[in-house]
Amino acid sequence: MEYSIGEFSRLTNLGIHTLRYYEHENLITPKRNSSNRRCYSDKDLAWTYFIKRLKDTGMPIKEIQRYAELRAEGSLTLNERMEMLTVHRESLNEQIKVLQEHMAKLDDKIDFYRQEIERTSLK
Amino acid sequence: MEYSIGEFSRLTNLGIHTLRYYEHENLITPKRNSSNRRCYSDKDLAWTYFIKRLKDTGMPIKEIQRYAELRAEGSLTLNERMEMLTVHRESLNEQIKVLQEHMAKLDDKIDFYRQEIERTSLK
DNA sequence: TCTTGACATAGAGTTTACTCTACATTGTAT
DNA sequence: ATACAATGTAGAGTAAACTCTATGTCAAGA
Repeated sequence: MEYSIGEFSRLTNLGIHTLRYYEHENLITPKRNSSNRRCYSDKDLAWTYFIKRLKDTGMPIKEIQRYAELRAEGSLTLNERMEMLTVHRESLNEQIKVLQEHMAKLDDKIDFYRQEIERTSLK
Repeated sequence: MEYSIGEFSRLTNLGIHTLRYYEHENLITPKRNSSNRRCYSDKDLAWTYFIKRLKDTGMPIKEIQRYAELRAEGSLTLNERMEMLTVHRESLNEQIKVLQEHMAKLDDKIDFYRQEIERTSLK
């Protein structure tokens, strides 16, 4: 299947402006039809979902750009891409750990509030 | 103990400019000495650590501002503050869940790469 | 044919959270 | 007494990631 930018925007939940911006940054590079309109493919769709995953896990655009470059160069860059993902996996692991620690402290604080409210009978 | 802005900056790992900015935004409001220099207290220190925790878990400055307002109003706002923290706790829980899902998908992708590299003997 | 709506580009504007600059004061070591 | 380092204020500048505006093109329906 092929999609216009409008359809693709709905499918991916990315604004039209954002899609053009991503193209400008060489992240998503759809084909063009005879009248120069963007034609997004299913491959673009899968790739866009992956980009969203990288973004949602805190990878900056610059780094995704680098990954996109490697991807465009083909299978000779498989090693390097895997290396990037492995490093990113580590940062993600760390993020989760830190958030879990914060969660524990937050729970302590909430407990403290609960006791304080109890104690001062503001319940 | 009381600290100058320089000392406090070292203690908290927040730049001097950032501390002044936080004060401007009514997040941290140290006393002043006779010559108008900021005097941070240990209470400010504990409060700053907590602000950092809220920030690191994705709470925007605006919301921390609101929390700070309530805090300044005293114990009558304990309920409302606890409510804010409880809501934030939920978002944090959700964040962790989403990141864990991303992690699983990332692991799949890395596995795929590993196989692909193996298969094409680019190892 | 005319108009409308989706699309095109280039470039300006926005938001968040700092970060820095310019310039004036003040406390401290020599 | 003087230099110099830390601090003060006000306001400008920065970076990232969008988001919007102005203006123009083009295919399809009334």
